[in-house]
Amino acid sequence: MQPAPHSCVGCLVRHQTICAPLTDAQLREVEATRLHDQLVPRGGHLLRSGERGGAFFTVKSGWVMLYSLLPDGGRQIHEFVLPGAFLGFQPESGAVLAYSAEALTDVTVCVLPREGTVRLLREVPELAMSFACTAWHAQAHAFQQQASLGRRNARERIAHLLHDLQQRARQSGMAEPVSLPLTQEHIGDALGLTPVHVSRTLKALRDDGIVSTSGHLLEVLDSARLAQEALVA
Amino acid sequence: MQPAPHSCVGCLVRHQTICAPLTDAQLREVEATRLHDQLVPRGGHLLRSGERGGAFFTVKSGWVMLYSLLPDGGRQIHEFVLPGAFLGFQPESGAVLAYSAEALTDVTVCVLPREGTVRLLREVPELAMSFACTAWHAQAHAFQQQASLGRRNARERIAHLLHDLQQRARQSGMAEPVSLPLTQEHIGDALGLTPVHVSRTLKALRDDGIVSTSGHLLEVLDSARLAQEALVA
DNA sequence: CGCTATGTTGAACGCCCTCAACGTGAGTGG
DNA sequence: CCACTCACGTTGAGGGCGTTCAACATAGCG
Repeated sequence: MQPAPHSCVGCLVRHQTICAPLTDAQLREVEATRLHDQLVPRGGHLLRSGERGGAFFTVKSGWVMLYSLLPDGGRQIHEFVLPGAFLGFQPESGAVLAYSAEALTDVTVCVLPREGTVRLLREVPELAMSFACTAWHAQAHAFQQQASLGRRNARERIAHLLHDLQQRARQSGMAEPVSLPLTQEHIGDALGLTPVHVSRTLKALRDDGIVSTSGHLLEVLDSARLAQEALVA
Repeated sequence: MQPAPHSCVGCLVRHQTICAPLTDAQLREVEATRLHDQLVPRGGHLLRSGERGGAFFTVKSGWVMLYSLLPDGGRQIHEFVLPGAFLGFQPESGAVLAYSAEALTDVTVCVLPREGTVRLLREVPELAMSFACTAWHAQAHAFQQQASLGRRNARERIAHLLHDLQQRARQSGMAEPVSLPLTQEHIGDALGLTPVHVSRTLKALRDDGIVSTSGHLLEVLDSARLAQEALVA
């Protein structure tokens, strides 16, 4: 299903994407390059590990997860991605993708054909810089996640994830309490824990009055305490 | 101490840096922007967490580690950096750095002043793209590390790290056996393990004839086995 | 030669995993 | 409307991987 394209100028997530610093005039160049928006249903894949360069995507609505599978079957979720993110770029031309991207909810993406977009990046320096900044920002976020996996215990990891998700959801203008489309297995696969232990630890955080997670709604009851438990500087 | 600057065209690590795709003519523009090389002694810092935008660096020789400290004193080493890497960029202007960079050996860096380099990135599209590719590559590497921390046991993590370091050292043209300037505490802080357990696990890998680590020299005795133990696809 | 950082080895503890059983809610089809 | 199914979450008991604490080598360096 392909919703009708609409003007980039009126794009709802414009200021959270790589297009943020562009003028309306420059945005029209992007508009000339991009294709129709595309709807990806929950559970569908935007990218598949091992694939070779399809189109790029900008997430316009919905949640996406980036993950990869290890030879022994284990799944590492690298990141939960919110609207505004840019997906699908591979630094080495001709190489295959090292990770997959799956829709956690129904997702709308802006489709940017590879060739044209690369050309556009060369022509519009602001876009190229914005693109680069996004990548460095992603690295910084990955580093934070490393600190969780390497140096925090289960309680701290979960606190950190919830803190991070709430901050980013707020920044992205989502309604609160935030609706998290995550199962405890997702949380476990992101944090290097078993679903069983996620359940126990989450219960402890609930019992301590720090968060409330009824259904898939996350409500932070004590933000300061959550940050403290998360070992956030 | 400031070694004399020399021509970018003759730069020994030119093809491993963001300058790789540039023509000699474009390289001269870089040369006009950059400052003298700088020597950072072992243990010295190139970047400090909490600092605000100094110059950028390209590592020309030596080993660097990127790390950050948690409020409880724990240290997470994010990455061991080899010559060719680009350091010091912050995606959000005005924000402070989230991690530190320390020299593991005496290090030589090419110093690129912030303002001039950002201008150069705008003017030379090839440089901007190369810069962006480096960032995305860094993210991909961080993702791999996440998979280690989240889904591999101690033996697999260490095997993976050694495998990765050997591959990158080889790619970077270093002599073999590779001289690793790492203590077991460094390895532990990168992999989320205690030095004690690193010692035990490394001994097991040695006893199994997979690697040999005498002094700080790493020799891979059974590369296939190492890759298998590392759960490399 | 002594000092300090680093690596090794042993023993006991604990966080998290594994296995297992059961509860719960949404969706489906009768 | 109910019975059924299946995914997801909860709770309990026991075990293992890695930690912690401690003592002792070993090596680099003044």
